[in-house]
Amino acid sequence: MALRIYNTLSRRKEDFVPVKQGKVGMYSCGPTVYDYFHIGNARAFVVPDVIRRYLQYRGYEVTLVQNITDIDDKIIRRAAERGVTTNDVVSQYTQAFIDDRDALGIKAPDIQPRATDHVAGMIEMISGLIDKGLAYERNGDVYYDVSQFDEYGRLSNQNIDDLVAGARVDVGESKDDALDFTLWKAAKPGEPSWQSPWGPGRPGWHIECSVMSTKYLGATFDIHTGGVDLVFPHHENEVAQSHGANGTPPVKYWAHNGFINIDGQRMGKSLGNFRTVRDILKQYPGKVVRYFLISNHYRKPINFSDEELRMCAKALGRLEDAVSNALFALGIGAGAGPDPELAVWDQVRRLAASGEAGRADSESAAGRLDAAIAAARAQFEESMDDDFNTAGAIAALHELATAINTFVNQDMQGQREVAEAERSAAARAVLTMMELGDVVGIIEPGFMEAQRAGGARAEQDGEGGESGIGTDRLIQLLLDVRAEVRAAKLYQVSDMIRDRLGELGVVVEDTRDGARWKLVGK
RNA sequence: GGCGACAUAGCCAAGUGGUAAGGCAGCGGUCUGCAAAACCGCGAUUCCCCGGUUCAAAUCCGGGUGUCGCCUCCA
Repeated sequence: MALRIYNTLSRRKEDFVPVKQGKVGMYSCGPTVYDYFHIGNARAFVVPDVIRRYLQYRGYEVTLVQNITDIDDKIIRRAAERGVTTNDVVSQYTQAFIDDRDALGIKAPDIQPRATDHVAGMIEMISGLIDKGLAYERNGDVYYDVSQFDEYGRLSNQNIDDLVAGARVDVGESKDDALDFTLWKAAKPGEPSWQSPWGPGRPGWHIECSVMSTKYLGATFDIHTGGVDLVFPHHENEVAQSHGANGTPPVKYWAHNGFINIDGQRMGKSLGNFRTVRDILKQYPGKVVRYFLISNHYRKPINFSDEELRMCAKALGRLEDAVSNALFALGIGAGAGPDPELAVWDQVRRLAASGEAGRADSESAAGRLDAAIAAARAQFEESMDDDFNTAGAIAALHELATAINTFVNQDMQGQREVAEAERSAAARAVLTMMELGDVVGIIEPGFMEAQRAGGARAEQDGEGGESGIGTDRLIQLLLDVRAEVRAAKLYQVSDMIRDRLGELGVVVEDTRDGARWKLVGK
């Protein structure tokens, strides 16, 4: 089945056919770096990340460009409030953006251009628009002449007359028409400015995206993402500029994500009801926040609440537990397993490859698990093919988790001998969970890499930590002692060990094959 | 005023013509010394309301109600 994308331009789902076969050019509207970004902004950054990952999974070579807007009214205002330079503001929040982005598991774009590095290109494009008679200069400002572009309003599905009725003209502007928008602003005293044919000034809001997308992706590229609120005027104007300058429609598919509401109201900086990602990350790991963001379809509004995040944390934990349950049953972990020298995932991969999916007869446990794996993958792909339906894709992962847990419980745990075919199938199930979980970015290989036979571990203690002994080994020692006292039915002692470890964040779970542990908390 | 989105169990949520995925919470059961984890079972005769089309509609059409958004800086 073909991949389908909802296109704002046509207001319907369309089959995805890239401009160049096998390649995809994407442009994502990035941050204006004047503050920490909030959970609503985060959605606009996670959505293109998921689209990109899925397109790559589908075999496309993707180039993702995301701008950083580092010159704008809000930045200038923020710098003035604080008595610092705009550069100070920009560098502080650019770094904050990168940190928070990383915490959410959003991969860096291939190209992350900054507006101020492209002023020359903007001046060039504006000059070109003036030369073509599509733009005009007034007192050092330059405006785009909307009346010259007969498709204006198409993206936002507005007709010109209605737009005119709602348009506002700021004091001091001298536009010929209320709809005309600014390409270049004459500098006011004390503002950062660049020299231009129209005098010192700075670029308007929209022009940077036209210039940078054209430069890095060409006159026509495949997918442009952003929040729904950018449809008008930002993207409408972007289309007008780019089309005017390049003579061709700039974007094939426009994908706009819905808002995040809080208490049923739109979350917005101007309303003051926003929650920054930085703040939320103090309570929940980034992967939980990410799970929350993709638990609904990207075009639908989501309501933000702590209850919702708690539910997501539980649900995600279930997926992760299925993986660690299986690894425990397989006896695979760093420094453990049949070949302790191999890293965890190499062991899993080797084991998975040792059998052949589909070979086992469908009456066998291994055969049933392989069938469940195939079904989960099919459901995952079908959902993602349908306009990146991540909610359906996550449901597929949960079905896979159930299959893994059932298999581990019934067919592996407590069995004297587990056939190689079954071990191999379990390894394939784990690898599939990891692979698909990584496509939507909620199960991080780096995190799961830390899984080991005894449970999950913190990253730091690999070879013994400061004491030179190793937390893992100490925990294992305690668990060995506990196994002895349990065998002697000294349950007060064994429970104390479990409770005290629990206070340290080490959760101990007894199974038929012995105790396993994992770290909880962050 | 113009444009648009959404309305599915206690909560979150998928599902665009064929008889309601998945998660969280709850209840019952299995397993366990206990706990945890896990699995199984139970839960919407029904998808905001009213009409209509159809052998068949949560899904299509008409009307209504409610919530939210864009039209102005805003993901």
